[in-house]
Amino acid sequence: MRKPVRVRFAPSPTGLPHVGNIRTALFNWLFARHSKGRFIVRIEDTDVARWVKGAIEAILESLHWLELDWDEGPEVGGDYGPYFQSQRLDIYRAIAQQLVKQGDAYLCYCSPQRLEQMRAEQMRRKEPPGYDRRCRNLSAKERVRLEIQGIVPVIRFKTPLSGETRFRDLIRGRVVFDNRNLDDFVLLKSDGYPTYHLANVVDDHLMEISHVLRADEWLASIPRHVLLYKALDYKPPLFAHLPMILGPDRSKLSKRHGAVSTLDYREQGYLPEAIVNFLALLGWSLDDRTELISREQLVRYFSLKRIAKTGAIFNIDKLNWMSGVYIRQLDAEDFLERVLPFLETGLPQSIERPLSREYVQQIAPLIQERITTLGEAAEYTEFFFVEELDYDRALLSTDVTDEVALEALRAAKKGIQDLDSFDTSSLEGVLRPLASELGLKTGKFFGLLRVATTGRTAAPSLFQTMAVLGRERCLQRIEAALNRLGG
RNA sequence: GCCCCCAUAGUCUAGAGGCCAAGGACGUCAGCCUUUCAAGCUGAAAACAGGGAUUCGAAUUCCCUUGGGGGCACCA
Repeated sequence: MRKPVRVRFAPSPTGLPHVGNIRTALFNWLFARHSKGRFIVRIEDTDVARWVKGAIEAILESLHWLELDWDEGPEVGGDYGPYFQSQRLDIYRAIAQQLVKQGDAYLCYCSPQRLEQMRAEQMRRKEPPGYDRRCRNLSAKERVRLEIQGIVPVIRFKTPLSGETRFRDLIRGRVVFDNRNLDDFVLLKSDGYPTYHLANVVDDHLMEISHVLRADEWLASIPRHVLLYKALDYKPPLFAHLPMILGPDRSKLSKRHGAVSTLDYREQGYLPEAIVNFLALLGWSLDDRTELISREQLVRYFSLKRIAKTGAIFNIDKLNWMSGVYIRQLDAEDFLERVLPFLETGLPQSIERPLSREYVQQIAPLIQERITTLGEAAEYTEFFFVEELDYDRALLSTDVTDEVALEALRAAKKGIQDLDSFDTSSLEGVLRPLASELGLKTGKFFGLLRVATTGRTAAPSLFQTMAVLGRERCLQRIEAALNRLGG
């Protein structure tokens, strides 16, 4: 009987989670759910110096937003905790000591300055940088001398001086490394915290992780991990190194690529289901044509076998398209619920709060098929809320002369004043014939009215817009337009 | 500099020797629809990095070159 699938997402709180991090989380989650296994979140907070305030919250919040629920980890606990590495220091220290005792690791007293100098020298000589193993064979006497000086040592792994380390990646296949290219890396830092290599290997073992799905950038560290598993006599999990998500310049995603923090996308009004769909297709595919795929389908069909090997650029244009598709798919009520908060925060402060839900309900259908993100809603609908329209007078006479515009607006005013009911079809019933009476093309006439009532040349369908605005507002605005034209 | 990974259109991808004179999607362009903007519908342009080798036959296998990426910290 195969061991149950247990996978983990192991972020370090050294920054806000970007889409690359979250894509890794998504693949782990999908694999866990597909395999009816467990999805674990473990916080790798072993770098005290680079710790970023709020990062853990942002990471967990991103997962919540995308509904990537975890079975063990922060907030939920579990039988393999604690799930914060900073709370497991005793374990790492004991294991590091054990490695020293069994001869697989040693104490190193070299100062950071010496190491830096050494590396600089190596670079200058065009040699591969790496620890020169000065402390690897320290005599007892020398060690005592250094201890007395009060130097706190680090613990380094004794990497084999020869031979090769090979392993099999689920995505890459066989990979072989020559041990001579490896140096004696640090396991335990002088501040008593473990390095990633130690903590990661120890925890994956202790937490009985079955598959490690992590970004490609870790592939180069694989031989160290394999060597560590061997030294500790642990059975290594299976590894799958995922292709990376790259910035537009094809380099590793970083702050300099702008809004890549996952929560930024929430703020901009992308739907989580669109983000999940989009991210899933960055490095994974179902077949030769599926673009739109639900979370349920993803869970059902996700497979390690269909993960690509090539790094992928995050294509915002395609995300935008997909976002629009998802927004249009929402039913009216759902759309209203989702767009409301964005209007509350996005519309000018001068507008009374809270917004009238009933009014927004009328507006919502007019923009649902036009916006790409919920964040665009405010700008699209602002003219529905403001008292005074602010627009360039010239817009009223781009297609017609001032005289014609005045005549047409007066006629329109008169026409809608006497309307029995102010709805879409009655508006069309009176305004369309009016256009021909005035001898104006509908495009010109309606365009003029559009500017007068909305202050812009591009807006939702005119009659629907006017119906929602209501008779009073429309008359006021037409009046205002007449004034602008000096009528 | 050394090590590792990767290589189909601008971008995301399908393709596991003949089904490929390479399929889908975004984007782009054109047309249709239309009161504007979107949406929708039609259509078009656009790719197997290069060179060898294996084979009756290669986008698919192997080698080299080139290109891109990642790694080489008391960071993860």
